[in-house]
Amino acid sequence: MKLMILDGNSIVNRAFYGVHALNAPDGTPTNAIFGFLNILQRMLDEQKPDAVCVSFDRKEPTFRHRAYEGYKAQRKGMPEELSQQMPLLKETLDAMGIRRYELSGYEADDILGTVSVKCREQGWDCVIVTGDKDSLQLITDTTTVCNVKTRMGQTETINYTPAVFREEYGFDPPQMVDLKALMGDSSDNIPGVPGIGEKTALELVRRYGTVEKIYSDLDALDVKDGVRKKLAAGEESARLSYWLATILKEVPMEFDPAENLWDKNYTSALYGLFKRFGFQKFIEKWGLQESGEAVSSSARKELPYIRAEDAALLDILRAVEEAGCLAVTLHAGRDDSLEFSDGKTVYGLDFDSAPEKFPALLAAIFSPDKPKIGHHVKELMNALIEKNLGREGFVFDTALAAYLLDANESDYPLSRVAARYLGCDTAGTDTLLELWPVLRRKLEELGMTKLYDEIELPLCIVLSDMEQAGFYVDRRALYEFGENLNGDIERLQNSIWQHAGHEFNINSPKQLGEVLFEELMLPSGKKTKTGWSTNIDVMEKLRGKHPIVDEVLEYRTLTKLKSTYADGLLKVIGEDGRIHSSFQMTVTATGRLSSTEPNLQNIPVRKQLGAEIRKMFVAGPDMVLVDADYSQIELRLLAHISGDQAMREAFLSGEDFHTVTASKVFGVPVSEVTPTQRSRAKAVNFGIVYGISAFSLAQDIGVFPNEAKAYMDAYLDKYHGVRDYMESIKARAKQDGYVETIFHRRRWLPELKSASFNVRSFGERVALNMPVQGTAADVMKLAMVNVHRRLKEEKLRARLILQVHDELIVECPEAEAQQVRALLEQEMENAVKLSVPLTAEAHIGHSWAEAH
DNA sequence: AATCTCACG
DNA sequence: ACGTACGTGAGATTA
Repeated sequence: MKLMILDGNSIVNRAFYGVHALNAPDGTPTNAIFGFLNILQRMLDEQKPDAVCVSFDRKEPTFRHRAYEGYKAQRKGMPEELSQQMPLLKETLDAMGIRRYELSGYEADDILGTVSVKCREQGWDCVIVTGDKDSLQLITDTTTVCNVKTRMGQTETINYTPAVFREEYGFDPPQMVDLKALMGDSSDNIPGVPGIGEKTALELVRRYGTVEKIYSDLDALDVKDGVRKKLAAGEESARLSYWLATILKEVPMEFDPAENLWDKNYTSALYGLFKRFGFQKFIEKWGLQESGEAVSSSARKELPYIRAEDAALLDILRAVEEAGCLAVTLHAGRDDSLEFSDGKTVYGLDFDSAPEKFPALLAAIFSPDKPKIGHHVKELMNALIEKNLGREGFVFDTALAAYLLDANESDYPLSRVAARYLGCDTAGTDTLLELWPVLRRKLEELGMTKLYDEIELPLCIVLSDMEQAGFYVDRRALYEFGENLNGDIERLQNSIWQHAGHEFNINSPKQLGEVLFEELMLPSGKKTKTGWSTNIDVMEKLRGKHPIVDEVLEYRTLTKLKSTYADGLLKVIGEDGRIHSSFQMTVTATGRLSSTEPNLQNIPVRKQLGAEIRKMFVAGPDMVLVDADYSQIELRLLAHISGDQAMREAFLSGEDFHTVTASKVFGVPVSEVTPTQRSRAKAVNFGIVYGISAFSLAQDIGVFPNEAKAYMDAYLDKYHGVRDYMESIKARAKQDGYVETIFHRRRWLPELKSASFNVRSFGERVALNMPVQGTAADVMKLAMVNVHRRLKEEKLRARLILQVHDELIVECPEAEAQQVRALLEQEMENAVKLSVPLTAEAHIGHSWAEAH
């Protein structure tokens, strides 16, 4: 039997902020009630509980308030529109025959905790439905937490079982209390340990388990001295926080799950209420008592789990040798467990000590000849490198496969992939072995096996190598650059304040807007959403109207350089003096890579001062950089994909493409194209790839829309194959529901079915753009795999260190530079054969600025 | 956590 | 008549 309890306040808050304004005929706001009922309905469908109830907070101070005055001191009152709806919601629940539990002196979380325990005592399972993460500590074998999120009107749920929790956090649910005790929680006014943030706290809990263990012998911890000091200073606060963060499970309340049976015993009052609210849809729908299909917790049998430490090593070795393919996972954290499975048994061992304890076993598992599958293989490879283990032999990555099958997901946690493709709600190492054939088959169906086997999967090791290599940075020069900005920033700040007549935070768009448009009465920048828009387009138009405008723009430039690039990059230089970015393979909808922590794909270059930063990205001692980039790869691909004859000839002619385009659009000989004409033609060229409108093109190049329209018409007349492509790809996308690259990378386009004009139009622009941008990404990835292979084959010390979409950077000994330059150009230009030449140019230099 | 702004291809 | 360019990530402010 299963009881579902909703965290009333949390869900109603989600509903209130997640649902657009909605009113009853008499004007009473009803959006929170509406949203709450939708979530309730959905959870009933998904969870199919036998019993249902709801917990609510009371406004009175709880015992924690009295014991510790900081606790929830800052908690804000509800907005008026929400508090009006609360009594009505409670009335609705009563009318539905759903019990409410409110208890003076305790938090709603304490009720949840107590109910979950009482359920367990009665042999019931319990599902807690909540919109926040506070109750995750309550998860047990019999208690799951269903986390509800609302995003753009869509409700998403994550069902946390102990396994799912562990996969995400890397420790067990009760340790959530330890985590909060260390990192604190500002929304609950839990102080935590000053100076310890989320990352450090996660690491500490993963490594040492509990606050108690951490403080039992602080000196023995393998942490930086700074962290040790903060921990020592914050011990009292940690212990207080531990207490504050612990949810009570034994509050004095009568509770019997059997009294909450869900029997849809609606009273007639419900009909009256819904009539009053104007909830006609609910009246109809609930009359039908329809229940949707949901992911069921299938009764799959769990494989036996064996700790390697507890078993006969020879038996495990034999199992590894006999296994056709192993699934391997490594959970986040340092001394976490490595798990592997042959499909019959799941084995776990302590990864940190494994190289000493089980060298032969690890050698067998990570032998190049032993086929393995993983989830996010590149990350796994990085962990393997640290332990000097082999990275060869990975034949499948379930996360990567799920990404190729649907690149629109925000992330690919194993639990969600398993739910989607297996219909199960478990997520362990053994799940990988079940997913593998299913995902493989789907890749085959979509024609993606080549893309997967020859580009994406081989790229894992290439990117792993790149991340390990990093980019050397002249830390001292970067520091000085940052320091030198301080003077100008202060000077500008003072001058801006002088013009305004008072001090204010220039970085605050809100305050700046007030100063510009209300105090200085500058012509109002039309754009508003939550106030005045002060972005660069608006500010550019104000240039010359007041001296403050130029100063604000310069101030923005300088503070951006200072905070994001000077200070930001200094923070992430490693002990080796190099910056190790992460390259994400499963993020973009088009197939591009992305770069994080830090993002090395948006280092300044367009403006003079910003480009200085690139002088500080340098080659290591006795090395040089070789930087190669594709010339107009996207336009060349547009020419190839559309098959436009004139465009192909333009590229084959070897003339400057933008100039040729200008000559066509403006009807002048190539030799007479003016710089303005060329730059406008260039804007049209780029705009076309993005599916631009005449309006936006006009905005961009500063002409009237009708003039911009004339350019576009002339362009599409001269390159009529492009016009045909634009029409046919849109039609095809509508028919198929997706678009794809020439390597069959696919992007689904649900937007095309939207009822909203804007969303549909967006879908059409994406349909135009994705095959071009995506194919460029495919080509570059293939080139990277080939370059990586050749550098190895030719036994060069050169190594790839960065990719910026159409640019590749290699670091190599000076003696290799010429060979590498030729190799890069050759592999990039010949990665794929097109109906237009693909050209790449490589340069050698000591800094990125010099080589680019 | 969401919003705004701005850095890149 | 709509609303106005594709793809990203990070820092600061605000709520």
